[in-house]
Amino acid sequence: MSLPEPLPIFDLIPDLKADFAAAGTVIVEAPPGAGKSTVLPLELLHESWLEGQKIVMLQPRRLAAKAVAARMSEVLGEKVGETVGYRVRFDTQVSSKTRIEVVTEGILTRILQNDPELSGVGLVIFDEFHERSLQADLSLALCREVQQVLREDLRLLIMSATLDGAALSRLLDDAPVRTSLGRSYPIEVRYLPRDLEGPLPALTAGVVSRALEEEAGDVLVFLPGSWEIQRTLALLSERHPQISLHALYGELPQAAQQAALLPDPAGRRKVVLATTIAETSLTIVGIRVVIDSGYTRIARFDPRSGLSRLETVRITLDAANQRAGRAGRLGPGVCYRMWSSNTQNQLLSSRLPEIQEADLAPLLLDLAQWGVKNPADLCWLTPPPQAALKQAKEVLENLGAVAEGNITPRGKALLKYPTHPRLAHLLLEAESVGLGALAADVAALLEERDPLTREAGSDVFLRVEALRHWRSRKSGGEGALKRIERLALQWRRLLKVPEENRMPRHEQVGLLLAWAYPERVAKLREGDHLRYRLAQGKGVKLKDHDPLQGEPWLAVAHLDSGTDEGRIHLASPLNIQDLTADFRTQDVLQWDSRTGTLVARREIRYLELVIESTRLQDIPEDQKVQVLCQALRSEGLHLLHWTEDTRQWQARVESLRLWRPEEEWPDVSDQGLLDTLESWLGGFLQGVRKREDFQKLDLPNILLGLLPWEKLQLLEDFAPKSLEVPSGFKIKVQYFADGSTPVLAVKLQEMFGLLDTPAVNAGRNRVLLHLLSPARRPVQVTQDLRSFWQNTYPEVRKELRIRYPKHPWPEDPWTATATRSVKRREH
DNA sequence: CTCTCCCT
Repeated sequence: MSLPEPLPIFDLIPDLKADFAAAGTVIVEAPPGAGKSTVLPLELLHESWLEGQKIVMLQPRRLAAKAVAARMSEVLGEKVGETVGYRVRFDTQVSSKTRIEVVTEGILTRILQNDPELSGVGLVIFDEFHERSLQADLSLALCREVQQVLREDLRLLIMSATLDGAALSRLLDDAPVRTSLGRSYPIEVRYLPRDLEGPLPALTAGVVSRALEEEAGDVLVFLPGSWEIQRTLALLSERHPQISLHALYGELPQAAQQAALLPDPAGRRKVVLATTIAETSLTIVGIRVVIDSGYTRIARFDPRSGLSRLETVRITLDAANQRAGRAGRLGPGVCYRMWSSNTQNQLLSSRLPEIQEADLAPLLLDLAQWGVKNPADLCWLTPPPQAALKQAKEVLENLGAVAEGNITPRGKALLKYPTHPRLAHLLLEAESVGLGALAADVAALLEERDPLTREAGSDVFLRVEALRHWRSRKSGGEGALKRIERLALQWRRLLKVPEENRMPRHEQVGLLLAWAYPERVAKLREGDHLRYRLAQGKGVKLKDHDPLQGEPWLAVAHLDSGTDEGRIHLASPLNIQDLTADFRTQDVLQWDSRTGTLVARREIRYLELVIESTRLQDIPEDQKVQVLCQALRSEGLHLLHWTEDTRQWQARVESLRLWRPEEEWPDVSDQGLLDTLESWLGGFLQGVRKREDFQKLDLPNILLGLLPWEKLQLLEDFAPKSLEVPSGFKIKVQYFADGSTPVLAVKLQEMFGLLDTPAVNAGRNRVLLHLLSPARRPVQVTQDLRSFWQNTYPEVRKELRIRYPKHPWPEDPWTATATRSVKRREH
């Protein structure tokens, strides 16, 4: 089907050619369908600056790479592999005549690593750059460096569908931007009057029914994942038995996916419920109506745990437009958006670049090989985040792939295996002990989509079994196992080992997994059969009824981190003794707060997991003080033997510290004491083994050590324990640690004859008098004794002399003799 | 309600 009018992309070709005559980097913005991927490489092929050099064009997907190469070859009237060829994993079609190579993103990184000068390449084209894949960002950063340092003549063309070319240009030294208009049919977008609430499947089924009534043609529905798709499908099949209903997502068998892509053979109307797979990767024939739920699932990498988690989130504007565009391939279309125009205004413009939320271990190894010690030295569009780089560095150091930022020989060896460094490590380790064939199968299984359903449980051994059965039967087919075998074959070739179909020992699989994911070795929790603890510390759980339940040790490969507790997806039983070489022995001195004792243990650990623990008789003295002080801090100072007297001593010193700041009294508040335990208490802890031993310490004497000798006398002078009153008795003063006014509680009659309120702190702080009745009931609280005698005493006297007639209640308290006793008998 | 998608 040829189109009557010329593709609009042709209009910008003269400008583009002029740009490239002068500049090294150009940006082209053109929406999908503009034809840029096919047209531009062919147009630029004969520019003089290319001088017979090659064009390398990047495509994010294998299928697209092959299709683009095929279309260009068709235009030239050639076969693929002549002027235009492609390189993708497992498949290369190029010849000595080839001038345009369409490659997938990982391939370019490999080309650059092998030949940083990119000899023979004059132009690198980045197609679909708006997708901002990790590999594309890395390749661009590397190409920019090549351009600056080694190859000033290297030209870069960045093609993007979204309209943020201006921002891109600023980051690329004001590279020229050329914009082309799209050429697609108009699409009528319909928003909901308001946002709906409730489960997505029911809402979606409602909108599908409405669309089937209002519009003609086949319908494509975007939902976040397989669960929503299956539920919606169930609802729709009841309501619309006459409609041809299809699910479309990556885990579905190939045949089911194929059926969803083609028109219904019986000519019925078709409704396809799809994930993001239908956004860019697969094109469905005959769609006129798109229904967009507005949600998608994304994997978020958590650098703290090194794990990722799936989250259901609102889609971004560019994805919404991409989805809507799927209705306009054949003619004018309709798109129902399951959100309001108000929400539309709040959508983010595009997803975060992958580099901001991905596992960066592979990237960091590539950079180390490139010779970059500090990733910040490269010129990034979006720099890789620090936290993820730190986690990646740890992973690579544990694998022995980098040391102090430099790639090691081991790291270089890992790069020979085009896969995640963890899996490359698995392959190499296994090969060295003669398990190469098994490693090839396991690494392939871990990299590809799971060939078994969830009902099978999570044991990787079952997958190895399935793969080996399938292979020994020499079955054909297009299924998941075939894809896995293609990968396993690549590993066997690299390792130079023959295929093997005997069943391995169960724990051999576990051991291989532990090599790839050492920090995910997991130990069964006591008294549980589903819950485990990972060697890195986190809790994880098997699915109910998983055949692996109750296994004492697991090597976990795939899991999601969840919010509190992770879920295990792929694992295998492990014989923990196989990891003996990685065990560490450590003596642990600990305060057991349950029994209140100091315990010394010798522990054998694998990372955070305790393999074996034995009690030690001898307690190492050097760490003991620290552990005991820590115990006091967590349990509190009350473990020590406090008496009323020691508490008062503390209050007296504290009062002076607050009243006399110029004298620098030590901080003996509870907090102050806790902060300095080691220095004042440390020397007295030799004999302490259990909680009761703290009580036996001579606290008053130990505390005295806190005061320098010259303060000892000052304490007695300024904050005396007691004060003498007119009766001749010494009465205890009550001090307070917060420095508030000390209290003197004394019988009223003992104070006869005294005019002024007694004071402490060299007369500066008057005490608060609690004047008591003969029965020690408080009669008056005052800091002004003179005023009491004058104003209050006459009233008080009237009442008290009736109640306590045997006691003296003189009219004139000033001249009366102070006493504790009853009236003297009158002669 | 246990898992979107892609790549060496």
